[in-house]
Amino acid sequence: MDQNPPRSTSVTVADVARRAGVSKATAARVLGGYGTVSDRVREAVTAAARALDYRPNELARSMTTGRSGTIGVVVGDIENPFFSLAVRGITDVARQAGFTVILINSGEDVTAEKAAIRTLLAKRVDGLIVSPAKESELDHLQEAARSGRPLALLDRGSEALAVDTVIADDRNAAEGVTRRLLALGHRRIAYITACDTSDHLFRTPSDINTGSVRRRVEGFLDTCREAGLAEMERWVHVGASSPEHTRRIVTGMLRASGRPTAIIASDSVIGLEVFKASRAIGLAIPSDLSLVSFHDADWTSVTSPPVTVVRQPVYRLGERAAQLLVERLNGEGMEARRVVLQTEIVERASVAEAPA
Amino acid sequence: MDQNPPRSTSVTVADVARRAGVSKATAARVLGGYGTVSDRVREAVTAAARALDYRPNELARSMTTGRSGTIGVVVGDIENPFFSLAVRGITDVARQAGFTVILINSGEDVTAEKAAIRTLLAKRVDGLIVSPAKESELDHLQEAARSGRPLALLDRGSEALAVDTVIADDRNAAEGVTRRLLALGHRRIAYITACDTSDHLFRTPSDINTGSVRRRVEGFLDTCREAGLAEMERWVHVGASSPEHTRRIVTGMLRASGRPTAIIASDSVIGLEVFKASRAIGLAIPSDLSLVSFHDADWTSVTSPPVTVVRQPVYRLGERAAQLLVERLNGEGMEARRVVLQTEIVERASVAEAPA
DNA sequence: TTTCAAATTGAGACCGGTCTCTTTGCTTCT
DNA sequence: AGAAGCAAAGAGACCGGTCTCAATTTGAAA
Repeated sequence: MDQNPPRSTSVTVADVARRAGVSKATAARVLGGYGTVSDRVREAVTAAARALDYRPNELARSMTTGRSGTIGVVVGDIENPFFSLAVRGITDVARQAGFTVILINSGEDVTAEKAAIRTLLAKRVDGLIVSPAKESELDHLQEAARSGRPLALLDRGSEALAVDTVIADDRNAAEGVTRRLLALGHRRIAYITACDTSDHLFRTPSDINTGSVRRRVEGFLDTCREAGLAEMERWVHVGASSPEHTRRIVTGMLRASGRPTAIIASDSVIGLEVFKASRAIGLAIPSDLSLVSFHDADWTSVTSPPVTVVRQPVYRLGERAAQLLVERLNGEGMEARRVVLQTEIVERASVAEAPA
Repeated sequence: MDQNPPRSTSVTVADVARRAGVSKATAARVLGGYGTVSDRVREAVTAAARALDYRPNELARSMTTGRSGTIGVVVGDIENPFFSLAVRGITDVARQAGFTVILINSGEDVTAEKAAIRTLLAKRVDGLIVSPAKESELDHLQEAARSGRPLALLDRGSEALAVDTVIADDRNAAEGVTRRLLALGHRRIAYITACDTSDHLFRTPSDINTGSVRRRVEGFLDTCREAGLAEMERWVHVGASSPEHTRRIVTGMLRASGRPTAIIASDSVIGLEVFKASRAIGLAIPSDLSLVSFHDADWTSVTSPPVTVVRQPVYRLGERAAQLLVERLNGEGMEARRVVLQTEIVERASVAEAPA
């Protein structure tokens, strides 16, 4: 029975109905699991379906029901451990709730992000989870929200947008880290992020469109200011968007006179590159240079010295976002919720007193 | 004009047609970009569509065309850097070719994998890329292939299945690594994999259902045998499926008398755990213990000592798989192709002569 | 036995596109 | 001028399900 040639035209309810000797409507009731049917008919239809190897066409089903059973996810880069872990959280919840996930990388590019959302909307996803590249441009998000399909924001929110949002308490984390470094005598503290500005220079936090990072930078700057350090803006470096860029930035910074005595890396990919670059230059961590990285990537505990990090509940970030979305998909329209998950500073050995 | 209430019922071709004063068929021609239309009509329809903010319904389109513009991807665990990188390769190619990706994690569980494929087939994906958990069970893959939708296998193939396959030359890599260790005097060499058997014991390579790993183990064992080492089977450890399991296995192994002098880790997640465990026990790498890991994860170059690894072209693995699939989706039925990508041993400093 | 509501089943419209088949209107060739 | 050829537009079927509504059965109450 394996010998039937590749069945190009698939079996439909009508086929099953014919074979079972009932009407299409009745067969559909059995196959779709709705309405009422007698046991005898149910068995006949089930048997016919099995004999014909009937496979429901979800597309057709979605067509009439209006629900596609999919949620669209737009992240910066699935290759980044941060996102792959968050996506894991999302897919776990989604599957549990009976949804599948369509994944699109934006590459942190707003144009790509817009296209992605448009595509997903066209495919009639039931809901969206987006990690917006820029908070300055949110027409497309607004539009998505207005299309009637629920939207949840991941890791980056915007107060201007009344949608479900799950973020970490980045500002708080940055403040804690900065305070710690200040207490150890550091005054030249650099902050490095992948976010970029048009001229690759940083002036004020509002230059930074990625919400999570902006909040961190604000926390960093404010804490410095409170400690009496002014003009720390010049220690914020943007544009570390690839390992090469990062290396160039870090190397330049560490080779300059008046180099920083401490560096805060905005994610683990950057942190890794800082680690490599400082070693390449011959600076010892932590005696010459203290390092703190965001994201408790698995490798950070295994280097020499192990790296002090801000542990973000990344998996839970994705998980919660998906939960909010699913709830909204099922339940009725409640108000937009904003969830802030706590971070934790994991002190390891990459931070020490500032060198004299 | 932003004030219209959330439009629950969307704009259709018929609406656009009405507004433009043409027939539904004509409007569809313009909107769908097929057939011939006069410039005047085209403009009228375009204008109407813009005015109404028309959004095509891809579902409906897929319904008739039979093409959904999606490819389904089933991987073990997106959280694993190996897969997230491969998926990155897949999505890049897919997007380029105009496809979106539906992602499902199997958790390396065959039952889940079957369900995943069934779901994807029901959603009428145009093609599938699967990294099969087990090569022993491939009915569901066979079925998928028979359903007429192209299938490509990623990282794990089966000669029994005539479908496009992209793998790395795992056997070769394992042979090379083993030879290197043997040359350095190692005789007690352990191989650790996440794959598992029913009784968590390894007897023969055929116990291992994951193709890539089986080929490696075969390479390992054969090379040992050629060197006159018999019964190396007892050095193959299965079931390192989580950090905790791995730690337990490694710790037990290293604490035992006659502990291995070298360990080959089947992926970077395991390699990391071996690194941690040996350090926790107080064994020095490489003087007490040599370590080689599969997958050139980013952190492996930054530990002390940096870890010798087998560099697999992971991104290209995904990329090629997607390419094969897309070609088959466009072109006509050619024979199944099997692509084997070369690996490379990156010698760093975690391998040394066997201790006396 | 008659009556009436509830349970079953059938017929056919519908979702929003695509696509085939016609009809209509011009242009062009002889 | 008449026929042929072709572009442009319309009508309506179709994809494979769901769902409404009406028709038929069934079963229990009267």
